Amino acid sequence: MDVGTLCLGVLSFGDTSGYGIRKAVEDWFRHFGQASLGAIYPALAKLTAGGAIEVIGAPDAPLEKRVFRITPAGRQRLADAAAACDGSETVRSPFLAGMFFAHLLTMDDVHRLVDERIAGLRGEQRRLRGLPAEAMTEGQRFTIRYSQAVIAAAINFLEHEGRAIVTAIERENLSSNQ
Amino acid sequence: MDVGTLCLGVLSFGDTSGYGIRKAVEDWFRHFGQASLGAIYPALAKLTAGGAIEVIGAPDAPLEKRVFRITPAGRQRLADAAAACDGSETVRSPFLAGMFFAHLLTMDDVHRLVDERIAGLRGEQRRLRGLPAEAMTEGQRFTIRYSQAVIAAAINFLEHEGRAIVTAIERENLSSNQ
DNA sequence: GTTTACATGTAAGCTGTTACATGATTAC
DNA sequence: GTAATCATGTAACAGCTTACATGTAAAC
Repeated sequence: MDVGTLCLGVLSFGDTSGYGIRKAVEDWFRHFGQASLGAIYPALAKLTAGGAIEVIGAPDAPLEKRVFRITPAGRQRLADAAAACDGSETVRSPFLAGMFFAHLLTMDDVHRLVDERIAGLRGEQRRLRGLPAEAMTEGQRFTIRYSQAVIAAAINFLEHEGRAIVTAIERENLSSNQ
Repeated sequence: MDVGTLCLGVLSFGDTSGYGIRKAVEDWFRHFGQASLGAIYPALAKLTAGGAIEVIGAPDAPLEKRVFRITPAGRQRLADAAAACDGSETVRSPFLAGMFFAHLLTMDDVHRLVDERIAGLRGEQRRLRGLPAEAMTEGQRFTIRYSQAVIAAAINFLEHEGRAIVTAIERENLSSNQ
């Protein structure tokens, strides 16, 4: 899902600014998508030009807050983009990349990687738990529960079986360095 | 982890061609990284120019198989790249993006998304189970077990709690369309 | 024979990040 | 008063995908 569609997605729940979209993406979509400001502003310009969104209030002063509203055409476009989604998922994991080459790392680095991953997972877990489930559609709740299930499994692995494997990695590294 | 480092990673286990690297990435690294041929060949050229890898056999005929070998400098570079990894992970999920906007979809689309995701997860599960764990380092085994734990949790969620939520989505969509 | 897999490489183009440039408003 | 947050926008650059262009070798 590209940045433009993500913007439409945020705006489908209410009017906001470019900056507000970035925050909303971070708060609501982080478990399945990302968007930086440098991508959001050009995307908003394109969407406005294409009639999918409009500026309400139009300050026309530079550096002033511009609030966007989705148009019916924009809603249609969002629905089309949602229908065009497939069941794929890709993971980009510096964590696993590092662990894959654990035999080239120091033990400290291996422990740091695992600790950082656990911290990241816990943070994400906290964030998801803090979202107001009552105010959501069933679809939104679905994505949160799915992510929670996956995160819980990852934490569980790292805290139980993971520790044992890290010990094994240390043993292996030790013996191969001798 | 960029494509160049992925190439070094493959070559650290043995000499092969650009085409062979793509296959190896697909077979061994798919759970945490991706690389297409259009990215691999330029990366190999840069790595060769930088002295991190060398061509062995050098056919010099165009369109002939060129086998690459990692140099000691390349091994150092791989080790540095591994040590530079952090504990982060990002998910790009057209699946969850679609489900998030389930209220804009037909029931068929929702079922298709879930079915496709389950099929993808099962395929990945099969691939990981088929890898020869005996011939691996502890680090490699770690990444596989971690991914297996996460995948199993995702499948479990989709087959149990997931079904109920899909039914709830259908109920919600039905009532909001009336 | 013909399809599939193997094999290399280039180039256009898309998408996105980071850094830059600028300034207002709010909280402490 | 000063630091953090809010706020917009541009531009350089990175990185990758897809399509193009070409051809060989093995399997069926």
